[in-house]
Parts: sequence; C-alpha cells; structure tokens
Amino acid sequence: MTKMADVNGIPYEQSELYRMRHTLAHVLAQAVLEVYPEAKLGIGPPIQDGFYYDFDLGTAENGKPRTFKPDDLPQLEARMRTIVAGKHDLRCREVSAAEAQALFADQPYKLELIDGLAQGQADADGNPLAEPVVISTYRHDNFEDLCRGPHLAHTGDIPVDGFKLMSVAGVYWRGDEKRPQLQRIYGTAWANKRDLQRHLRMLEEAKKRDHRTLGRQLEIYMMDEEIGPGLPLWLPNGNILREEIAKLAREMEDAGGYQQVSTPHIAKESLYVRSRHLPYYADSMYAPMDRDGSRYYLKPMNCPFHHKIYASKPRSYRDLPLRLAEYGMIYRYEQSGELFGLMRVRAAQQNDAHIYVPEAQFEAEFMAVMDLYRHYFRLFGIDKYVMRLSKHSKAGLGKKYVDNEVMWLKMEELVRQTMIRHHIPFVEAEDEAAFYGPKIDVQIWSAIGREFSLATNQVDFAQPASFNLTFTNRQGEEEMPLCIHRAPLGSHERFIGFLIEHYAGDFPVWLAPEQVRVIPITDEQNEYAVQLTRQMAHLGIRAHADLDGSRMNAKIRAAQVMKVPYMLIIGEREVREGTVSLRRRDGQRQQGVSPLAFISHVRERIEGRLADL
RNA sequence: GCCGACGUAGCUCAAUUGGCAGAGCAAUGCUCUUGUAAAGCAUAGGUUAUGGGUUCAAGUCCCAUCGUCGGCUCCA
Repeated sequence: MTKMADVNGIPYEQSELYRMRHTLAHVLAQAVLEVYPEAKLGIGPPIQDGFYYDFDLGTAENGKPRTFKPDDLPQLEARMRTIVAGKHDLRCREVSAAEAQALFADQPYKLELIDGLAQGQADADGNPLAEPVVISTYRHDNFEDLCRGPHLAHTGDIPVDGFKLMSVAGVYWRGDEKRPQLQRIYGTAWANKRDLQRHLRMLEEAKKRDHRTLGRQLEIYMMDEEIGPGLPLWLPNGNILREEIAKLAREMEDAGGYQQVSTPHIAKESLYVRSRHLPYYADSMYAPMDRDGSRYYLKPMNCPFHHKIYASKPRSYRDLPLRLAEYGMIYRYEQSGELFGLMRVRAAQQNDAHIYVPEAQFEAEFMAVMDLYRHYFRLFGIDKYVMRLSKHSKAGLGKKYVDNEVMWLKMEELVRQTMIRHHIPFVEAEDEAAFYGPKIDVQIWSAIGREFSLATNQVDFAQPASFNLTFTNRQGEEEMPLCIHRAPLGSHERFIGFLIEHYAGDFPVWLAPEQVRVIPITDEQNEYAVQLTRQMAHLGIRAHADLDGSRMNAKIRAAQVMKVPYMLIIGEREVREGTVSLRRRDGQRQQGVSPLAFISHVRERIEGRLADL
C-alpha cells in the first residue's frame, strides 16, 4: 500500500478520521473477544477507507483453524455499536517492556510485537525503526491493547451509523506465508452516515466500470473454463483494441529506431538455465514438456531469445544502441488465487523490447524510454500513476535476485541519479526488483482500487554476462553492454483492462471497436444506410448499419449500451436531403449534417488520435 | 498456493422448512413502419459447473473436483 491521501490538507495519519478508524479497530477487537474469548490478537490499523483487525481464533472441534463465518459480521457489528454507545474514554499509558509482557502474557502475537519494540528493531508492520520507541497501551471499557495511537478521546465520538464491517479474509501473520494464517475482518468507517452511504455508492459505481463487467458488456474478451484459468479469448471488438494499440506502438518504435523481431513461444531448458529464469523464476513458469529427451518450456519472457539474436553476430559500438522489439506472447504460471480478469493472466502479449547499450550511453537511452512512456500516458490521458524505483533486498540475494550486491547498488544508483537529474518524481521500494536488475515500474490502480504495475523499464546487468554479450568498443576492446528491458504498455491484457476502466468503456474514436453506427428509422432508409456505411468503411472508418426490425429508440439504446461514439439517424428527411442526423455518445445531437463533413470530422479524430468526440 | 464465499438459460436474477426449475433482457418468427436510451404477440432456450453420496424425493443437505469472486502471498 502506498502513502494514503491527505484529508482536508492534513496528513491522513493526523486526521480525525484516522483516529476514529483506529479506535474502531479496537472496538472490533473487543467485540471479537466477547464472542471468542480465547482469540489471539494480531494487529489492527486504520487503512485507506477504514480499518482491519487480525485474529487467531484457535482450533475448531474438527481440528482445523477456526474461522469467521459471514454470519459473524452483523453480530459483531451490533456488539460494536453497543460498545460505541457506551461512550468509554480511551486512556493511554506508557509501560515498560516487562510490564507489557506481563499484560499480554497470553497474547503471543503481541509478545512478538513487544519484543520487536523493546529491541527497537521493528514497528507493528515489521519495518525497522531508527531508534527505540516508548511502549504504550490504550484502554477503553474493559479492553486494553498494545498501541502507539493516536485515538479518539472517547468512543462516543464514533458515529454509530458511519461504519460497516465489509469482509473476512485469511492473511498470513506479518505477510509471511510460512507463518500462521490469521483471520482478518475489514471494516469501512466514515464521519457520518451520509459519507458511508456515499462510499458504498461509489463502490457500486466502481463495479460498473470494472473491466470484467464492461469487458462482457462490450464484448471485448471472454474466459472459458475448458480453456483454462487466466487464458483470455479476445473477441472481435477486443482484437480491434489490440491491433490499434499495436499499430500505435509500432509507429513509435519505428520512429525510435527499434527493429522488430519474432521468436518462438517455447525453448529448451538450457536456454532458461543460462538466462537464470530456471533458478530464479521457475515458480512462475509452466511445467516443461518432454520430447525426445529434451525439456521445453513456454517462455515467461522474451529476453533470452533477444539475447540470442544479439549474440548471433559480432557487434560493434557503431551498432549500439541495438533495440529489438517484439510483440511476444508470454506464459506465466501465476498463482491461481492471483488471477484477476484481464489484469492478471497466464498468457499475455507484451509490447516488449530489449535495448543493448554501452554503459556510457545508458542515461540517454533510459531517458528516451521514459520519454516514450510519458508520451503514451499523455496520449491516453493517464495522470493518476506513481513511478517506483523497484530495488532488490539484501535478504533476497541469491534467492530472488542474482547474487551480486555491488552491481545491484551500482545500478540502483545509476537509475536513481538518472531520474533525479531529469526531475522525474518517483518513490523507492525494497524487494520489488526483477531478478536480473532494478527497474522503474509505473503503478496504477484498477477501478476497485487494486494496485498494478503497468509500464516497466528495467536495467539488466546479469543476463548480458550469462549470454557473453559483448561489443567491440572504439578502442578495439571487448565490452559488455547493459540491457534495458522495457514494456511501456505492459501487456496488452493488463493495458486494455486498465483502459476499459480508465475510459469507463467510452473509448476515444480511434480506439473504439465500432466508431459509427448508422440507424435507419424505418426499413425504407436501409438502402441509404448501407450506402453510407460502405462509403465510410472504404475510408477506414469502422461503421455498421443497424438493419434490425426493432424501433429507432431501441436501436439507439443498443448503440448507447455498446458505447459507440457516433450514431447517424437516418429518416425520410435525411434521405431526401442527402444528410445525416448525428447523435453522439454523450447525447449531443445535430441535424442536417452533410455526410462528407461528418466523415472528415471522424477521420480527423482517428488520424490525430484525438480524445474528443 | 492459503483463508472465506459463490456457481440456476447467452446476460441479470427468482425458486417457502428438501416436494412439478421460473422471470426480464438477448435470440428466432410474425405484426407494427416508427424521429433521438427498451413496440406487441409467439417460439425456442436447462443433465441447476462436474463427479459421487444421503433421501420416497436434492437447485436446496454431505464429500470431492473444476471455475469465479473478496482478501493474503506474488506480479506485466
């Protein structure tokens, strides 16, 4: 989770809302303890729109961990309201580590937190702390919790009808899948009933712009159980989006000095051993296919293939930067629980390229890629994103990351300084790098608020070495290039999934699968409608005539539901005058329009990739 | 992969405590020939995700598998 937004100009962490949510988390814990007195408490912080609390409910009669049932939520919520209505004061007190240990003697998770605090090593999230902190508790009614605060003065300040328990989830203690799984209850909380209802309505609205809902409605893609999880099929409308985006990317790459290549979807095991995908990335790869004693893998990335192309002949510094682009299909065995519509799939087409560049030219080339990103983002009107410098972690060296700390630090500094010199705002994140090097990821959010990496710009110092990639420099010496892996549009799947939500299905004209729908009022006008449609199709406009026997209003509705940018209504008058009546997706209308004027208006929007209708 | 929930017609959803599987939209046919977001009538559409089990009787209860969803872990 990235930093949360300010509330009325005050940092969220200092806002009244934050304290109220924090206090509600305590109230929830108290309510849970009333129902399950033996429950062990995890942590319970405020989050984006509310709060959560983690519990270990112990073991049930059947020997499995006890879990919350959905029926528990209304019951707990009712208890919470009763507690809130008790108007209990919250009292903070500072305690020594020994006192805290005595106080929470039967709370193993709290004891672990206390140990961390006592040693001045980690906060409740497990993040390292600079200096030892004071241990404090907050108490209200009969419930006392280890907590650094802040809280409301008393529970009477909590709006009784401003909160709601939302869902239950299993979560690993401290986010570590090797540790016990706790039960988390999520709640949302607001200053008053109206704000809560507005939030709930917003969630409903977000669902309507969810790419899974719109993807079906607009007939963009489908999934099929028999084909497999995470393996989308692109319907004709969706494929138009793919082709338009590919065309755009192709233009940009031609202009940027890229060369297009194509490579197979599978390769032998030894390739991935050399690239180090097998040691570092095997969990994300499909199981190998055995044929005649060789093992073949579906490719999870295009890079090893491009490295082979690079290595296929001696390279001179004059050839560099060498930019190899491929719209390659990649296959990744993502964990089943992670699949998510188009945003997280197992077969994806990447707008991929690998740029081989002497270290001396790295900055210019890296910036050319960043400029390309910003060009795309401007074109699509994407302004809500965060650039993230994704770094290695010391603990992951040799496990998740190639084991060369010197190079990691050097490359991270190289990227950091490049970004700073060019005044590009970014955040830094530990333990988010690719196994072969650090990267700049562009983080975006789905309609329902889930965070994803979209574009990525990566530095690879590892694979050029594994593949013995070299070039002859000006001095006649063999030198190793760096490799930049870049995917400004991420994958087609995720990018289009994101675009659907970004535009709420109202694609700009150049992207719209159907650009114009011609609607004759009666079948007397069918012939004119077909003639207009042919004329437009001839000029590269995606136009269709709706010759269905239904009424005009129904045809308009059908076109609106499909979010077709332009509707041309054709009645007796239009045929007589040789005009069209234009209705735009946004409801604006214009009568007596000349077909030629309309066509040139549309073509202008298509050719200029303009955002307006 | 883990925790929880869910799976009924192409889509959105019904179906009392276990008791004859239904509606709207979409599709198809016919009638209407219509002026800016849904005309009327009719027809067709289902092994209730799949496989077992309990029962006189299962969409409904139990088990397993597959899939989807909310999270966790992970990631383009």
